[in-house]
Amino acid sequence: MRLYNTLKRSKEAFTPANDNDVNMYVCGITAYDLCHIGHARSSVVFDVLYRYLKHEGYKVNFIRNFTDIDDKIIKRAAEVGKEASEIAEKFIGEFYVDMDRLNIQRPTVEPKCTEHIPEMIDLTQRLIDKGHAYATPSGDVYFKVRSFDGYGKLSGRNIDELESGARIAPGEEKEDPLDFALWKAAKPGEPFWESPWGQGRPGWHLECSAMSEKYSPLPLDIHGGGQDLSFPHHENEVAQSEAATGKPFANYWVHNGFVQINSEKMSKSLGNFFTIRDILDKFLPETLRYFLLTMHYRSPLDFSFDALEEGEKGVKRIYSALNQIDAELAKDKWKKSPFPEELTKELDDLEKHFAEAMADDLNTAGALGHIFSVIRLAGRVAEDKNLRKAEGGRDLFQRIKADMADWATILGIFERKPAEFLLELRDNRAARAGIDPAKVQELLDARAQARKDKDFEKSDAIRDELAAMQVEVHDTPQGATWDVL
RNA sequence: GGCGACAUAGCCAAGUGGUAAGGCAGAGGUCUGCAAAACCUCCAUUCUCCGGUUCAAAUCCGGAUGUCGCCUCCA
Repeated sequence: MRLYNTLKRSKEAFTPANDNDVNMYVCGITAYDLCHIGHARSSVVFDVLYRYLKHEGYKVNFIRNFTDIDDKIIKRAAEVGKEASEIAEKFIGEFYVDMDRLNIQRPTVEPKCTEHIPEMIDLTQRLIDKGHAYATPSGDVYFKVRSFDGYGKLSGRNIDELESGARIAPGEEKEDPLDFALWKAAKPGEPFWESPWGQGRPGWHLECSAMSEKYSPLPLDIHGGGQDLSFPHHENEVAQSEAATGKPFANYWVHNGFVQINSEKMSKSLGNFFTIRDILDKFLPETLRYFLLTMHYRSPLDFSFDALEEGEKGVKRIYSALNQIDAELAKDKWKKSPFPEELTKELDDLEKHFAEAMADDLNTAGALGHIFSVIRLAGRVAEDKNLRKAEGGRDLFQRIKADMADWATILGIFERKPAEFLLELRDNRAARAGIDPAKVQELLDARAQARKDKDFEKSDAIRDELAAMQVEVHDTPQGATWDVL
């Protein structure tokens, strides 16, 4: 496959350092609050990359950490009068609830920062020994940025230009404003661990370097995270790891684009902020996951409930088609009539296009487009009396069903039984529209009686009443069903 | 101020040198007691603007305009 590598600023053929083994590290959450839709995007993107690599036959060692000690966690703990560890544990639990609903697969390893303090102390000591770091009298340890030649290569920054903007905050004992903390001395009342430099805790950037090194040989094949992490977080990781080991840290850097609200960055300070829960209170998780995949992972993605509703229509359309294919395949008589070769050829091409889209820097938006084309192909066959009854038609339906099942394992959507999902989606939309399903059923029963009596005036009146409730009625040979308008 | 990304139909959105995927909305049709849903078909001579390179540009280069991000915790 080809992957866009932030380090090179271009797409490159992806080749793991060691045959079929892929070592992938993605920066996880800092556990101090509920996850928002930006976390959802990042999680879904790297989940699809993980699934895709496995699908392509790679053996993937996927590492995603938890930052469970940090300024923000300490602050939150102080606010609510709890231990930092309690806060971290609580939000790690909440994180899993959200991730499971979004059908995010568990990584191979999920290391926690607080369980790797010895490794972090060791890495810090090695950096001091090599002259890349220094301890201050008050017990902080800083990385000496100017001691590392490659600083700035990932984010494309020039060290001297950075200098002008950097400042030493009052009370800091840095030799250079650019230097960043590897180890922070504990302030009174803060959680701490013993170290050669006194009681303290690791700096944020250090965690990822230490845990990468522990769970993967270096260089990592892929290191991922949100775009905003590229500087300074990832730049600092590169500096720490490469200065300590003398080896390249990661071969491919993958950064996902941001979720925006009205073309502006979503952030707590702007107040334009949605948690995953806010959205899943109203929409099905699969709707959100589908929506997140309709745009290329590197593009900024504008979130709105209107856009999400449009995505919902897409999911519905695909599941409806899958449902129809199931219905066709439920038949047991098939004719040996001729079947046009072009249609089979069309599916050949579409299968190829899907594979190419995914291989081209994980182009899920393009891949989804090809799925719609496959769906339309199925629709064309189902529409034609001769084609849908032919053995060739059956074979095509079966192949499409198998393709969709295969693709579903990569995308993590369309894995449900169509009929079941469609009902669930209807009820979800009904709940959103404030429709009472019991009341609908009551009216539907009354209408069925009226139709049986050939009292079409009455049955139409009931249908109008339902329409006023935003309920649409579908008459089928098996009776009436309903959906939300 | 420094670094970077983006600009494609009414809207959303793929497409990085070979003559514009897909979705939503819209129009027509099949079906139906009438409908609706579903399904089928149609829907950008053109890719923000101006120059340039090339047999060939939405794609490459230069410039303009606009939008956004990073440089401070942030997915």
